[in-house]
Amino acid sequence: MSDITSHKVNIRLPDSSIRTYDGPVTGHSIAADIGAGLARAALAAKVDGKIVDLQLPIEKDASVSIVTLKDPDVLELLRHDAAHALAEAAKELFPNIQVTIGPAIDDGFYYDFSREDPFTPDDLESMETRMREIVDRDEVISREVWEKDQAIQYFESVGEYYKAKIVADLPNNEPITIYRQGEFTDLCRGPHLPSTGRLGKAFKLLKVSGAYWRGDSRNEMLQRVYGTAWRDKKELDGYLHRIAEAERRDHRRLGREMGLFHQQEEAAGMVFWHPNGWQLYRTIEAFVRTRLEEGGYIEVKTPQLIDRSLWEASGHWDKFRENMYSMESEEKTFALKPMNCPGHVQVFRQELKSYRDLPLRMAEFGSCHRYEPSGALHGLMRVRNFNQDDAHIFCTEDQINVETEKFVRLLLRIYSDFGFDDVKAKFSDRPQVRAGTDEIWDRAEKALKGAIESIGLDCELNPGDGAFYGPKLDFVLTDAIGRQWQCGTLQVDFVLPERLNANYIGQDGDKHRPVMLHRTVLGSFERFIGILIEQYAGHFPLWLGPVQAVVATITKEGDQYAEIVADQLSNAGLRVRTDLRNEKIGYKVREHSLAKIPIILAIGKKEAENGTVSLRRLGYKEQESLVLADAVTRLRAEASIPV
RNA sequence: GCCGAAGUAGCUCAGUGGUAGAGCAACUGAUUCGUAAUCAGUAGGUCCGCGGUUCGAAUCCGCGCUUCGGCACCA
Repeated sequence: MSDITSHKVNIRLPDSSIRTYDGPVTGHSIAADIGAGLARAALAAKVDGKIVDLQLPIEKDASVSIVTLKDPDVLELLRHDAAHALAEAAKELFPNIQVTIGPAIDDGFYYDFSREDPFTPDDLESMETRMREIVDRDEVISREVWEKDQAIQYFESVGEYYKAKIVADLPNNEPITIYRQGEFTDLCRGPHLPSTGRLGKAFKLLKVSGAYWRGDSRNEMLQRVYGTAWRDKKELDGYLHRIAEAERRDHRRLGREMGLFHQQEEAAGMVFWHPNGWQLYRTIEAFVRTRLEEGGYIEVKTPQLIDRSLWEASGHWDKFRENMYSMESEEKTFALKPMNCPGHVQVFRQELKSYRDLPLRMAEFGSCHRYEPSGALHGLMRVRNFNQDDAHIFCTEDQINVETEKFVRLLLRIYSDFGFDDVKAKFSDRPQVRAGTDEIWDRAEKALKGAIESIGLDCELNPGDGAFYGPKLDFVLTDAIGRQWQCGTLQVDFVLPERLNANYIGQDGDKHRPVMLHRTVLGSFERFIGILIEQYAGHFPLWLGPVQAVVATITKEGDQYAEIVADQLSNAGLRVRTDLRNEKIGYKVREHSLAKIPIILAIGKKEAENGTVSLRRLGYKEQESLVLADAVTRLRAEASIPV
């Protein structure tokens, strides 16, 4: 054992000053040296960027900063400590409970417990109360390093078999760190706060759910308690407000209120589109169709129900049979298509193709069925029957780069038109098990990467996550309240053209295999519409609004003129309704505002006499008086699909 | 699929073994009114489904379905 105490330790502080200590020094001592105030505020030390316990000796030269509540990184520490306080509370309240793991997560923490009886809402409340008591007790949190065998023995002796298992599965050379607070002893990597009092009280337990031990559905189910923790009450309230905001935007609620769609148990996971919702759907489809036409795509339509033999040839029967709907007829087995690609290859194969036909971009708004597990269904976001804005680009390897670039530009433009400007790409390269030679993979990966680079898109790497048939790019957009949605994708496929025998005649007169690029922008119409509803909280931009304007009369004297106004707007291509009911204008305004109609045109005696309209926009109180012809010109421009 | 919770009028919800309720929406009538609720009246129920316990079930028990929150899954 070396004598570390004889070494001088140089500590560089954030202001670049250097303090030299004779031997190891703790973050706590450094803070105390700097000032009593900092020592009181100190929660942890950041040593070369890594957060460690305040009491942990720093044994060699390092850059050190003292972590206080001001440091945003402290949140993870607080949340992890909150998880420990929860575990301590649970152990005190429920003697037979076993603790497992309890990490910090985005916005909070959870802890997985093993216990016979399910937690009740009352249990949640009593655990939270006990956590607050533990904070008041201000128990010192201390760290120890144990031998592996000692730790296993200890946890088995106290009936913590999950913990013992976790320790047993740790690598032999790894030090086993044990944290104690009060009576609670836990295996934990740390770091932690100096004492439970430092956690503060800006936390809240939120919900209980099931979770598989080690995330594997073959294992037993544990009970997971979720909570949130913040630096102060204001941050906590802000978070709770954000949750409420997300709820307010819930597409299932808005979908019902706005008369867009409904779902019912006889068709679980499927959508009944109502007139307003279907109008929205058609607008989106028409818009995407114009973009595809501009992008040089051709559109096709292929069968829903296809004989099993084709699915066997494509490989789907083998891999996804469990998730395909199939039926017997004419003593054959048919399956509803889960994807459009095999159908597209059939269209491609119909006439002998030349290299001059490539790239051939074949699009279909295809209706697909997939059996999704019942627990996965969620409004429009996860359904069993969905429609993709699907296309397959048949091209040569050399064309992958340029086609990728074209596609990404098309995708970014479409997203931007829908109001999504924050887009990230995720690049997944070759998986362990794959088809195709390394040379082909090299070229394909290079082509995809090159395209992303030339566009300058923010790109994250997902190593080894590509499909077995080729590398892929996934596109993630961020919505108005910061949530991320993976929508678009582009996948390079070397396998399907082979399996389904697609080929073209090259310049050399020989047959060659095309590469297929599978690509979608929206992903599924259903899901994308769900995202749009939540993005806009139902307040769609004018071009998307199912009903764009309502012409509402103030008295009967306006009826005739209101019809003229509505006709003119309708002739200009707007989706417009009249409201001639015998109701007060205030009542009509309220009703159409709640229905989220973007434009209300009020028509009274004055407007009828002057040939004007009084225009009111959703979300605004002000009105604007316009000459009818001007209103028509202006609204026509605003209401048409983006060009 | 798994764990937990829920399912009562179109919607939000009350109703713990004894005649199924409220508010809003709907419908009818009156009111002709200037930008987020005019007044009055009427109608509306397989209390998720099936079975059981009971003199009697929305209510208690069992099975199933769907939904919700997670977990697992997502070609």
